[in-house]
Amino acid sequence: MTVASVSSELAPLTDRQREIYEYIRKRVTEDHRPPTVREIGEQFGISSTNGVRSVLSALIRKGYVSRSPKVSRGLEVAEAAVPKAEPLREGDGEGVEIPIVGRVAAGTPILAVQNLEGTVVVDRNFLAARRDVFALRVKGDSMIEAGILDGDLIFARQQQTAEPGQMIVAQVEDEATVKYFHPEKNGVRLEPANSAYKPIWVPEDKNFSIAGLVIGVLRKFN
Amino acid sequence: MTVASVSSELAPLTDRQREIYEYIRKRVTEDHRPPTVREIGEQFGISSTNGVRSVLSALIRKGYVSRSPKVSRGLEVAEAAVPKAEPLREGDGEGVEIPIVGRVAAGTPILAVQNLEGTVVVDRNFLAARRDVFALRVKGDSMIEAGILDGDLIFARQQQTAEPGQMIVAQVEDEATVKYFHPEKNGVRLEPANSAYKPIWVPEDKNFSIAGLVIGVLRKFN
DNA sequence: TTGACAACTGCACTTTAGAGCAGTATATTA
DNA sequence: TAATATACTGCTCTAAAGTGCAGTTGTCAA
Repeated sequence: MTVASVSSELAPLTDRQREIYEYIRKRVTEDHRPPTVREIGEQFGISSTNGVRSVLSALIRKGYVSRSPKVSRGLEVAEAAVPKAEPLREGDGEGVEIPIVGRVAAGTPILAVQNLEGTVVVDRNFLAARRDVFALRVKGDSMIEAGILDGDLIFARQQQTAEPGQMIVAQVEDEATVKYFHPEKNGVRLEPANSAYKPIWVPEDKNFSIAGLVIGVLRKFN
Repeated sequence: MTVASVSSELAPLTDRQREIYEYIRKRVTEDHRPPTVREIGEQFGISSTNGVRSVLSALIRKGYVSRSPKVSRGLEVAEAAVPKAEPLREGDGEGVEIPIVGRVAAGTPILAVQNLEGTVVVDRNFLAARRDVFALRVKGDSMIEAGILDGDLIFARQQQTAEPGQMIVAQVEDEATVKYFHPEKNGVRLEPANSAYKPIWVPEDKNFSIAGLVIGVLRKFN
């Protein structure tokens, strides 16, 4: 079984498909302008537009990107296409690059998995786990008593199980939240760290999974 | 320099310029793809590309947008004109090594070599300032209501002055503390973010200095 | 009333970029 | 062994989109 990811299941990509997909996403998020077919070819040393197009059609077929015909720079990164937590390129020894996978509702669950926001570099020694770590932006104040504020970036290590009382990234239906984990007889209780909020009860028949264990927080003051 | 002063430096726009500018921004933030000249014309009922271009050149001249020549969808919304259009980019994969300050001796500058505990790597884009940033481990819970817990690592940018109300790293005699800064007539009031604690009063004759402005927090869960 | 500026029309031209067709090499799978 | 998918080269064609030049209309201020 593949590593459970925060995203819905998408067909796996080949190496080539993945690097081209990553490049498209980088261009979209950084330049706010998708690349042309020829720009992609130039980037990867593909001289023919059709070389690029064969990869693109694979990406489209697998649902990672979509495309508007006859529109320049018509590529779009699909909303559902959230990367598997594999892309942990390690930096030059000091830093580890971690993907930011979307927004989490801490509070009333909002749609969590959107598109990838980017990546952050953190110290590889600071977060003990080097692999399977992802970052999420927290929305809402339901974990405020644990010192997690609205807008914070939390780090989580991917895992499918957790000990009672641990702070986890939980996925309920299509939404993700950060809460304390309390397994019970007929379901799971997700406890916020805010006395103004009530725990969320998730009965067994609901679609629930643990996305990861929260291992860190990063905040930026403005 | 405040955000307000930065944005007021831009020349005022005419009604037409503003609505076209807003449209471009909307397209960039929502579609992740800038419009073409003809698309703008279509949107506003301008049949000639030159009609659009005259407005665009005004926007470029006034610094609201920029443009790459001969590039399709080459419009870019200028950074200065977008206070928080889309905080997509958290980092570009490059890390910056930041010193962690340990014990502080009286009179010694906080960044003196003998005070350094180690270093931590963070994303260079996460912390806007790339230089003059240091990290400090927090002891105690006096800032708990600001979401800063015991053991957290805070990032600060070195500076000797601060605005009233800002969160600073203050050096009082031989100790460094994190507090809200409130200058007063005969000294300085250092305000904690914990209602159980009283503010610290530092009279003028005491050895006080501002070590830096707090710009971020990093926490590791055990 | 001249002149500058903004906001256009209309057409021609050039470059950029998407699409189509034919064909190749390699690896994997049925 | 044949069939299929991936990842291309190389070329042509066409549509999309940027640029250039000439001219018009209305407003506002000197």
